[in-house]
Amino acid sequence: MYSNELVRGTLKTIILQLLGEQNQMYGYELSKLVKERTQEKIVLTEGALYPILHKLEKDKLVVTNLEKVGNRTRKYYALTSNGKTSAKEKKNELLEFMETLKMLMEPKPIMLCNY
Amino acid sequence: MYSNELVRGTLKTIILQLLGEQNQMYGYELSKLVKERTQEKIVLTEGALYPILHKLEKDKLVVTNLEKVGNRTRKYYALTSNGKTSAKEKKNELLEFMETLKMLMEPKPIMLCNY
DNA sequence: TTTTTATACCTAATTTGCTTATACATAAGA
DNA sequence: TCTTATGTATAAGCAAATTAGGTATAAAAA
Repeated sequence: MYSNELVRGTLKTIILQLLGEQNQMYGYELSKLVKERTQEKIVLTEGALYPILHKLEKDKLVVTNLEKVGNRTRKYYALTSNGKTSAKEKKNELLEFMETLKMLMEPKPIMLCNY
Repeated sequence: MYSNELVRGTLKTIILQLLGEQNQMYGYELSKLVKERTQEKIVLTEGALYPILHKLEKDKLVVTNLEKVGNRTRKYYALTSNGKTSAKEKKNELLEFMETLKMLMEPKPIMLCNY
């Protein structure tokens, strides 16, 4: 389990990215998927998850539809057109940020053995 | 410039790592180095920098010594033994976290073309 | 059959790590 | 002379998370 400070700030990007992979997903499914793929090294708690999803909906980056499974209701989330754009932008920003961090922490000389 | 949420949580690790590279550094020097190495894509503002440095000192991960340059005083920070250990741990955590993020966002199948 | 675990959603109070803004002071350059 | 660079410091405020609680159904274990 990574420290909270580290994970904080990446959750919205993660959610947008995962929603971009599938047609639609529901909250519980998202949290399970993150847990599984990261071997519980990243955990999307409900307290973080649902407020983010609601914010995304409010910002029109996702749309929802309710589906009944037996007697329980699932709330599926799907990216809008804006959401897809935002997902790509956020992902790129994160990947670039990681590159920048590596550059900062492990600076390599530009020229190697140039003599 | 990356969004604040993204940078948040990585600053302490960055500072510890940079202090590990040199014998000692002072605050202003740290902020300049980060700006320069990242082409201003990551900026260590004073409001973030100094509280972190003070916390590190309080936690005995760094020790300070004042040096006079002309009429101005520089406060140099150097890692303690614990600080060196912590720096390595934090760096590893960050690197692992980045790997986990990539795995999460771009999951590759384990076996490729195995037929 | 009762209890626990898994599924499924939600929110309020609090914490935290930053930003923003401000302060003080010296040195150098325009 | 005014601005920019150097150098340290802190206080108020914010936003994204944590922590901790709530509601409810379904399945599995005791």
